Amino acid sequence: MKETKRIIKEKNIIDAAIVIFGEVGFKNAKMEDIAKVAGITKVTLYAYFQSKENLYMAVTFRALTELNQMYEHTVSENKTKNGLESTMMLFEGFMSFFEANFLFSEVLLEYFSLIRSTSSGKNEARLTEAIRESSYFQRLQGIHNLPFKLTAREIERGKKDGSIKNSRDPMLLTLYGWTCVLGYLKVLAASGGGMIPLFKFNIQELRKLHIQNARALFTVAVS
Amino acid sequence: MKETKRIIKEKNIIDAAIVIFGEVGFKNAKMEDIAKVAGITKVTLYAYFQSKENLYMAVTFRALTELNQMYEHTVSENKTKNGLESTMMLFEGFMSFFEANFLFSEVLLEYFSLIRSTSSGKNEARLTEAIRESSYFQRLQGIHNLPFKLTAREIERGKKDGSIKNSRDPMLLTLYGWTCVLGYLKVLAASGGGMIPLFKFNIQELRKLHIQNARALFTVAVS
Amino acid sequence: MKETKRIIKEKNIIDAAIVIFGEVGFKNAKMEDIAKVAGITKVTLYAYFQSKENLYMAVTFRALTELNQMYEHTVSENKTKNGLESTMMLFEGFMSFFEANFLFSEVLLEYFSLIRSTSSGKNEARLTEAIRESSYFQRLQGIHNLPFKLTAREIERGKKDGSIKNSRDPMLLTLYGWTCVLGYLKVLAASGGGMIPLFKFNIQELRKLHIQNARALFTVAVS
Amino acid sequence: MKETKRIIKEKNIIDAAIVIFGEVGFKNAKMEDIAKVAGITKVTLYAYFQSKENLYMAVTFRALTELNQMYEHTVSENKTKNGLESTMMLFEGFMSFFEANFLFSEVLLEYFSLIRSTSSGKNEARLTEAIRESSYFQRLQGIHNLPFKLTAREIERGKKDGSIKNSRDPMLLTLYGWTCVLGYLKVLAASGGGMIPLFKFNIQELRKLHIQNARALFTVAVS
DNA sequence: GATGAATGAGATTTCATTCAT
DNA sequence: AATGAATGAAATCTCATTCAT
Repeated sequence: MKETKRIIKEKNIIDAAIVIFGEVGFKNAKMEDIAKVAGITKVTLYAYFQSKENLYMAVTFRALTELNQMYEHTVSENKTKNGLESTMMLFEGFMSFFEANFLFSEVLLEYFSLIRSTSSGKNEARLTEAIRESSYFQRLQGIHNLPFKLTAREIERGKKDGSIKNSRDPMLLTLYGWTCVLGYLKVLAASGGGMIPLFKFNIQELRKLHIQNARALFTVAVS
Repeated sequence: MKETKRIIKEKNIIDAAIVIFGEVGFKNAKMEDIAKVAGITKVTLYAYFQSKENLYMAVTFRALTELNQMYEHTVSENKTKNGLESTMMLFEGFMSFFEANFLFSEVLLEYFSLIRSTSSGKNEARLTEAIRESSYFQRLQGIHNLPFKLTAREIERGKKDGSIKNSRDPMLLTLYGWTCVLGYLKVLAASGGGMIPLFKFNIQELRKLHIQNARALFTVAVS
Repeated sequence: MKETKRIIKEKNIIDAAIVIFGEVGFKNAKMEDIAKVAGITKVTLYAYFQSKENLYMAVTFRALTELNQMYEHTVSENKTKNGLESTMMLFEGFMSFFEANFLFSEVLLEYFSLIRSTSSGKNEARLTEAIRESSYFQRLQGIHNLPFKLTAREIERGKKDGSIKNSRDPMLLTLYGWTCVLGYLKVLAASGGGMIPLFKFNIQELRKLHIQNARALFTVAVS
Repeated sequence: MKETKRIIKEKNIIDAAIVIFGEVGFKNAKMEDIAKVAGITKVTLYAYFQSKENLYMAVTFRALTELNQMYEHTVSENKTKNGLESTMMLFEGFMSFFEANFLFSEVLLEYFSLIRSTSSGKNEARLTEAIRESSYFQRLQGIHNLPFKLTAREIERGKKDGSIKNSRDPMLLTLYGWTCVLGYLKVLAASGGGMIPLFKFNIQELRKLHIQNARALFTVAVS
């Protein structure tokens, strides 16, 4: 039960971090304030999360974990539907997920930006000591491919059941969809989470266009 | 010609900032290091740029200015071609521009993320005093719509000359294209600037798919 | 017999404290480490000794108690000898006692340094709350005069039996001897407990000189 | 002139440290408070002295430097007098020096206690990283023998000019004198700097006895 | 305008000490 | 009583920013 208690406490702290990071961003967030919101002291906070970066990675981990859960849930919910519908559900779910929690989109975007360093060898300087040592950062590496893989699998299924006509590689299509949604999220962010119109457009119209086009992409025979 | 000298110096400093921000990112960049690369002292650096954020905004301003120049140049170069081709040139130019300078995509993305605060009222805490006071930030506001407007104009032209069949509002289509490219950039970043394949795919294939799809979007009669 | 058990435990803790304080000094000693050596937890340690200072005072109390026992033993052992010999035995015993346990000399030195605050009113800040509240500190006050008194009594006896010719006040002579030995201890400490020669001198020669001079002091008629 | 300014600033800080350490001792002294007294901030304080220990060592260095100056001054002042008188002047000067500044006696005592670790190899744990790295600690090692050497030289002179009859090695006699004075200082401290009588004795009587005995020691033919 | 020194804010750490169980 | 977790105070450090010269 000890472990359980610790996990609950960690969860509380991450909740607090989400509040504060969400309000003022990483740089302006004070560990003191996060501790205060979590109802603990700075030192205790440090006992759980060894650095601000690690805490940020924990938030990122939470974001990715929840995203993955949503993906898995969506996939299992749509087992009976064809591959196209299931894929579209993932696509829309992805949008909704981030629309519902802007911080999550931000941290994941930042995370995926960051890991290019690991791979490309360039800009390693961004990968701080603190980040490299973060256990959450390490755990993230193990699960960050899941959404891509799940999506590709559903597309594959769609190709098999005939609902998806596009003959391109499922993973390429996945990446394509992913990029479109990422961009959408960025613009969403720039429009204050959809609160204010962008050049007179309600962000909802953009959303619809994205979904429509995605569906179109999947259903055209030629690629 | 004092003014000229000042401008040259500012340019040098911004060049140095681009180097450092590009290497380690905003957060990890030290003003000291930027000053060193620029061959001046920290205090002199502050004489030119009153805050780190302002310097960052200056870099952003440089990015947007160059982007705008590229846009204007592309538009004037393609005056004789039809609207669709001109629009596609803008689209590809956009991609190339950011592929050539990842930092620029990063700063612009961040800038567009930031300004939502101005409008949405939420998360104002992120819009630091320092940013609000930044002269570059203020100047950015005056020019940040240009790429959208130019693109929308070319789409409009394409609709008039019949090369673009899609009947949706040009600005909506612009935004749509913009989001796709933004997402592409993010993924590009996550693949180390295209150096390493993503899930076995060369990033070039993704690029091609984006261009193809954009063209398809413009040329289908129904939206 | 609960009381007995408690006393045994206290003794164990003090033994552990002597080890740790002896190794790293008061300042660098960690309660955690002392607890570990005593085979208990920090909190239990605190159940027995309410503060680090109190524990230190307990060690001091142990030192002074043992010193007093040695004094009393020496005095009773030398009842049949004359006052001079008895006094010299005390003198040498004093030296040997501290040579055998450097930490004891240190804590007693510090204790006697400390209590000046009580009396002088200056530097009261050094007499921490924690010290003032220490039960051992309070008990020390009641027994810290004993060595002086015993010595003075033996000197008195020596004057009466004619073995000590020096006519000065016995307590003054006692203090004088005490100061010499204290200084000797300090130098002893500075020579690594006599392990290494000081300026080519074996510390033993210094010891002999001290003893010789003390004897000389007592046996000259004029002071 | 830069160097001069830095030295002046260091001096000011050491002055402040002497005040605070003198008031509350090393452990209870707060860097913040020392900075405040010096009229600077904590960070600036750390720019000059890298750690509390180093600052303490700086105070020790000041103490030893001043003691050495006093010694050298005394020796040169008494060149015309014989060796015995000069030696006695050193002896009394030593007492006065520490009577005048209790903190100085304390820090030097502690320093000489400390360096036994260096030599004996035992208790190295007391010699903290911070102390080992202290530049002042390192410089102290180079000058801590001076008082002994000067005293021994004067005793040597006294033996040559016939004023000192004791045939023992001058350094041994020096050490002997040193131990007596150290002990005297300890007792002085324990009597609140001589403010309050010890067992009914004015501390002055003890002082006189020490001086008298020292002189006697030097002037007896046999050792 | 340029420089070296200083400041202030906040991250991080270490421990003595205390709390809840 | 004993334990694991938490607290509070202070040391230490890093930087953006400012001041004095």
